[in-house]
Amino acid sequence: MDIDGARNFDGDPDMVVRLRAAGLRPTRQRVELGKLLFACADRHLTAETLHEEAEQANVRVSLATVYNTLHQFTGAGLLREVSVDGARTYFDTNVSDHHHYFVEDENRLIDVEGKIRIGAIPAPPEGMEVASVDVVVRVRRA
Amino acid sequence: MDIDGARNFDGDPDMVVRLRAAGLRPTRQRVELGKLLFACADRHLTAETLHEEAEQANVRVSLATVYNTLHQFTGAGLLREVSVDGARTYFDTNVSDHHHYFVEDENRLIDVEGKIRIGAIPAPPEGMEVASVDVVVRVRRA
DNA sequence: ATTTGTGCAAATCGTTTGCATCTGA
DNA sequence: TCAGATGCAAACGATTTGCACAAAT
Repeated sequence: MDIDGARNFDGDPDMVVRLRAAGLRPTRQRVELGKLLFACADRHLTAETLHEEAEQANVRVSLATVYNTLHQFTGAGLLREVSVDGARTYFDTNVSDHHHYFVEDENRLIDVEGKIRIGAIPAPPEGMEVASVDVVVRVRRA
Repeated sequence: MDIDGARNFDGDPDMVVRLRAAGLRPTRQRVELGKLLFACADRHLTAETLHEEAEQANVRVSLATVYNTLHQFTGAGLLREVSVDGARTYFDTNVSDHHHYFVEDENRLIDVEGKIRIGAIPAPPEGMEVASVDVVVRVRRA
């Protein structure tokens, strides 16, 4: 059954397995988008970007589904959401704990390789606990 | 002339001076918005918020003008723009170098009092220079 | 008199939603 | 079968823009 399941449609068996493991039904569009997303590592893309990429790869998906998928993947821990820009939302295929350069004027994100050491965080307001610490290094053309 | 200038309309002379110093023409709406903005220190507000505040203070300004003013103030170094949320844009009346707590589920910003020590930043990509480093500590109700 | 700012309404942009239809288990 | 997913188009919220009018120098 497992094997048949993975063969029900022409999807990449690896991606099918990966989605199942994440608790997501391996639908055609999720598998296709997953393949595009994780083809190379450490990508930063917006819904718009991924949608265009899908078109060029002849994968028919509506923009709404791209949004849904991106959020589902994020919920499943396959992606990380990054907001630096106010306007658009970026999704990072690198889920590990790391920080970003944001290239102003280009609206482009780049992973910071290596750790940034962060000193003690002053105690958060009463009754609050730290969920995460995001560091964005804004860079510009020198 | 300077004094007359500051008396041309019923605006707060201090704010008039402050705007002039920043290279901005002290129009009625800029003076009024400036007074609201800087009435108390270290505020974080959105265009919408400030617009409502203006209404309640019986200051007639259009939302478009609020946006314009916020951006002009930011350009003049009177405000700082903070994006953490993806949706809205916050303006911080505290222009000094500091970081923020972002209260998830409440969409509220709080200044981090005191410094956060940040270790060396790995060299940015070729031909790029660091413009600023933003740290956002996401907190949630414990 | 000239330049600059303002208000309004319409336009834009990214994102979400409602709902009928389709698909995977 | 049938919960869950998809597509489309309309709805949305935040922000911007175009342009006629008003105000500051």
